[in-house]
Amino acid sequence: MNNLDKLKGVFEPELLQEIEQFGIYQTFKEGDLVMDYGKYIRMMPIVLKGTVKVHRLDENNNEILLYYLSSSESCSMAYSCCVEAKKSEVKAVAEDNVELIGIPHVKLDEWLCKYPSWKNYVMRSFNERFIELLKSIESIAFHKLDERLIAYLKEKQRLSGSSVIKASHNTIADELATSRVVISRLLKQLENSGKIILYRNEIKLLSGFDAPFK
Amino acid sequence: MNNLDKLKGVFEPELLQEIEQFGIYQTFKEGDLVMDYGKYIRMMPIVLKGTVKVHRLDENNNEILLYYLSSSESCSMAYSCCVEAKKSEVKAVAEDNVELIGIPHVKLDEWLCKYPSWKNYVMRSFNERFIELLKSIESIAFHKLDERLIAYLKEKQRLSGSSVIKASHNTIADELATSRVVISRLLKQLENSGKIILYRNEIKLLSGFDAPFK
DNA sequence: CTTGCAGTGTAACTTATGTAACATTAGAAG
DNA sequence: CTTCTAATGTTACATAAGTTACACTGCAAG
Repeated sequence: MNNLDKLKGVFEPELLQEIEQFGIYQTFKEGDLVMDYGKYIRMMPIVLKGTVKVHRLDENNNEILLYYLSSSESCSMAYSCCVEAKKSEVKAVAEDNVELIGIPHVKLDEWLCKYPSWKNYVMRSFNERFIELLKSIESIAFHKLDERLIAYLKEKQRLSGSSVIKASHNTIADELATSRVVISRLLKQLENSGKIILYRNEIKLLSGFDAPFK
Repeated sequence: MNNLDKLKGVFEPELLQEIEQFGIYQTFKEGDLVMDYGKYIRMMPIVLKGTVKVHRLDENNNEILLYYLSSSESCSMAYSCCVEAKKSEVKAVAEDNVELIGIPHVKLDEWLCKYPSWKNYVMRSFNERFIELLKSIESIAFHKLDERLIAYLKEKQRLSGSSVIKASHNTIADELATSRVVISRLLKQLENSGKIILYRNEIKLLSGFDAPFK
């Protein structure tokens, strides 16, 4: 369980020990379902390794990406669900090989008073998730699809650490809540303007990708 | 301070007493600024009377409505800002005459361990705000403007308890992040289909307003 | 090899929404 | 009353995005 070391800077030693003792270590493979709609949440996940995609579906199963969780981040929506014994409003899927540690809901409360570092972590998580949701709203409400697509590619680049993004046009379309044809069209425009190169299931971001839009 | 009675069912008596003792009672008139961008938040507001509109602006000062806070509700984003000493990411404006009680940030922490009802209230608030933000995202991402406009009018109706909505087309356009002409167009369509009647600064929802769309 | 399919390219068209420009009207202020 | 301004109505047009349809291609399974 050496990935717990990543939390060393975040929590005090006694709390780390409790996390190791009571936390439930889990691994997921790419595509595995980490949380699903309508399920009761019994523990709050802290991601140790890999990336978890958190998204939302509407009535017609159209999805939209909310945000990604990466190392040492956690989903506060799960937290408030736990405490309130509510069903999940979001769906979470492993983007790659994911390791996480699940904190049982009985401990969430207990630690809140016992460990200041835990309370701070929880509050920071709440704040980060709020900001991510606000960014998401801002993006959808104020930005055109071409800008959103560029932001999406940059985020993928940041998370994977690679300039080669592995994704089909279809997947991207789903995550941005639009259709495949539209994404293909916009990607082709980006390729024609020399910012990316398209391959099958892969998009290579070129050096000029960070250049100002338009 | 008799509006505190509204919180009787929510908090235990000892906590109510502390709220009365340490809370800072404030009133706002229609249009008054309750929270602003970039300001440090020093207390968490609990709305006692009236409605507070919480919204967000982009770089170009285009606003978009996030949600409304009404009686006994509170803005959890303020909470996490307080605890983390972060600047506000949202703007809040009084919709009408508003009374609220501000809980100083030193008490937020203290009560979390001391009063279970406080912890539950805070967690419930977090959850409610998350759900509101998710609804907002869903609305913008998956629904056309006509549906969003109808939902907006219904929400206004629910909050005010009246079928006569007082708002200019311009205001509505701002809150839905679109332009006045578009709103006028859609409202006129609704009027032509017999669902509403338009007056100056007023919109009257008719009985058939709840009928299925289209 | 050949078969099949997911992934992609692309054209043609529809529709929702944004934008600019201008006329009209209601009500407030003087 | 007149004057001014915000609010509204309306037209005409531009553009982003959604939709349908179909062709083509790389690749994996048999």
